Amino acid sequence: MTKYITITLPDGSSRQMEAGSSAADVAADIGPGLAKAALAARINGELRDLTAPLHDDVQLALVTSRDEADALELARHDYAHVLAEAVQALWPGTQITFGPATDDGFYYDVMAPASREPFGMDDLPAIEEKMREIIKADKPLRREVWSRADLIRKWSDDGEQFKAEWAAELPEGEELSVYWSGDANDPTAWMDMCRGPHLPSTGKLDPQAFKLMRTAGAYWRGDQKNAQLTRIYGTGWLNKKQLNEHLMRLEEAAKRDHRKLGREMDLFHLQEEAHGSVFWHPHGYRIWRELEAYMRRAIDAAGYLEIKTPQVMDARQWEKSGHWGKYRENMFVIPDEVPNTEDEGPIVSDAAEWMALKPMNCPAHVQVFKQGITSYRDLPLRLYENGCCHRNEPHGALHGLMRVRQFTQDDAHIFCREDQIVEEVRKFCELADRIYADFGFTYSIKLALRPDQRFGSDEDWDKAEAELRQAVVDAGMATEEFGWEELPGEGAFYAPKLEWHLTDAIGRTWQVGTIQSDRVLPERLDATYVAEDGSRQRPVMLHRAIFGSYERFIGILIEHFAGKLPVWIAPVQAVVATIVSDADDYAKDVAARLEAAGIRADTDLRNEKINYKVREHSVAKVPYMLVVGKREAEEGTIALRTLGEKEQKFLSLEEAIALLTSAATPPDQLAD
RNA sequence: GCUGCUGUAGCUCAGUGGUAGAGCGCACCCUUGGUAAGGGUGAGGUCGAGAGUUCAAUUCUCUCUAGCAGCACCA
Repeated sequence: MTKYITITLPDGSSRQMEAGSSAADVAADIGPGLAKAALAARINGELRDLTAPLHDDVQLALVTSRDEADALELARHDYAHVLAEAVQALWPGTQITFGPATDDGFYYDVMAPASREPFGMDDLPAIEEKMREIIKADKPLRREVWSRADLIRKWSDDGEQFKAEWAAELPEGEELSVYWSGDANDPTAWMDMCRGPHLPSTGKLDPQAFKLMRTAGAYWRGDQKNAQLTRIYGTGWLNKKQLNEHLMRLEEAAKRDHRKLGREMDLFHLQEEAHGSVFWHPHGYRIWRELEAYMRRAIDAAGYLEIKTPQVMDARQWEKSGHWGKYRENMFVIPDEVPNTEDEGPIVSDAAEWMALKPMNCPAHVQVFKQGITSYRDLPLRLYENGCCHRNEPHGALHGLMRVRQFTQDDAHIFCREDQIVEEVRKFCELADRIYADFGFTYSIKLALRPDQRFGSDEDWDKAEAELRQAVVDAGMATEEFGWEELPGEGAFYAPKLEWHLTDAIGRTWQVGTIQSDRVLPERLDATYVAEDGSRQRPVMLHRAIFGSYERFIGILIEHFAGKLPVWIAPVQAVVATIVSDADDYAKDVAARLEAAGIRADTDLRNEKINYKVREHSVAKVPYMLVVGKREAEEGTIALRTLGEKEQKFLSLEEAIALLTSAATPPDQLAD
């Protein structure tokens, strides 16, 4: 007896189908166009193969290339499989492991056969060609369910030790599926173990919409102790247009690279002898000073007190704070001993006591808090420091200004009572909001919850997480508009944290700001205050930063603005350029007047044509050029050229000064 | 730290088993030109460091070091 099931479609209509029919059958039943366009199906909301048999009444939505997110996910996953198939076709004996979709493409981790070197860039064109072949062959992708024993035997027989290991460890009760690429009678049929879902056939991929990008090392199961595989990265899209757009975006990001712009704009340099630490040049440090001045105005207004604490402290202090035990390997340690340079042998004796460059400011801030006796009336006490820290980062982690070994945090610790936490965190949310807005950033707020390894009791964590959450709710920011999201397992070992993720001009995100409530450190370092009833109580410490580090924040600003920094932070705000040498004296006068008005102005009196000067300062991204020739010198005027504009304005010197002064005013100092 | 790639003039990069080249920049000269590169001349290099092979190494091999990409890490 034939059983019928009811298929309900997204538009609310429904149709009866024989039990065991697939989504492909439904598509065919609706029309041949849809049958051709269908890539997969959402069955009761779950993404499934088009060919999966349906046995019960279901809600069904057919997925086509118009459902871009689903289609991309499917396509990228399939590109990864095709990549693995291509590599094994070209180099039999290659072992395959995993190949997921990523944000903009896919990768597959493979192990080259012992007979050849790991795969490299040079191999990519051949692999791409093979992949196109497989796509053009339009091989059907067929799902089969295997028993664990069969699967392990198959992988072992094929010499696929990673796959065999993985098959043995997949959770009990999970249906183990494989996908074949190619018909049963196809001699090139290729199999991979995969949960799916997949496209109906390789031909649904666009052979012109992917590109292999690079190879890199990756550990089996992400663990340094395991074998290192070769990860082959590709970017994959639904069509060639999307691919080209993506490649354009990458080019745009490369143009904005702060390391490149930093050199071109003469902002800073890095060199071998101090790798990971920045040499700031005059123009780069002008940006820094502007940010520092801005931040001082902000924290002064917000009731913080600025302090400065030692660069080096005794190792025992770091033992007490817990850093020595947990982060010792990333600290710069120095002997507390006068070196012996007279004798042969080691300069440092075995008996040397150790000190360490500070990797964080918090223990030192607690020392300031602990001086004298603090009353509950003094709380909240907000101690701020432009705190220069050193962390011995792994060499491979260093990256321009973004990841360095010496950096300066806009660091503050708010010491407060339990009942002040929510209020203080809320105020911080508002302060951060103002500051990011002043730099033109939008952002999202995340709450990073307790990690597996942590200090403190579960009750403390419950409380701490709830407080941070409440503060964001109070600030009205726990909403979609602020990208509010909770991230399990991402917190610091001593506290949950709120994180601010900036979105830059080309859509990348950067985590910068943070606030964390900490009950562990005050305990460890025995910080107390005198409560209303005369008892000694523990304050709570809120660790917080808005820029994160000056180095990294400047890097982000450079990339966000593509070097065209807002006038108020531009290192050189105006260049007075002469057309003829007769105007030199006038140009110097103009520059002096600008400087007197607080504008950072240079002169360009060189024996070059104005075209040359315009080009050079445009490339250097100077916001304003004041061009002066004979005419301007006689009339007391200037010709103003604004970066990014073709038109010039002819202004009196007074008008120009007023215009530039206004344009160069920091956003926090603008009259409302 | 791991894997791969790279290190040649201030910058961007060619190149070679017989100790080096371009463009830009820089210096000087000519040119005083009205809004994105005027012309000429010249200076400038221990070819990342060390070792090995070789009659001879910037070139080939090894070690180290730094950078780049990714991984791992990121208090």
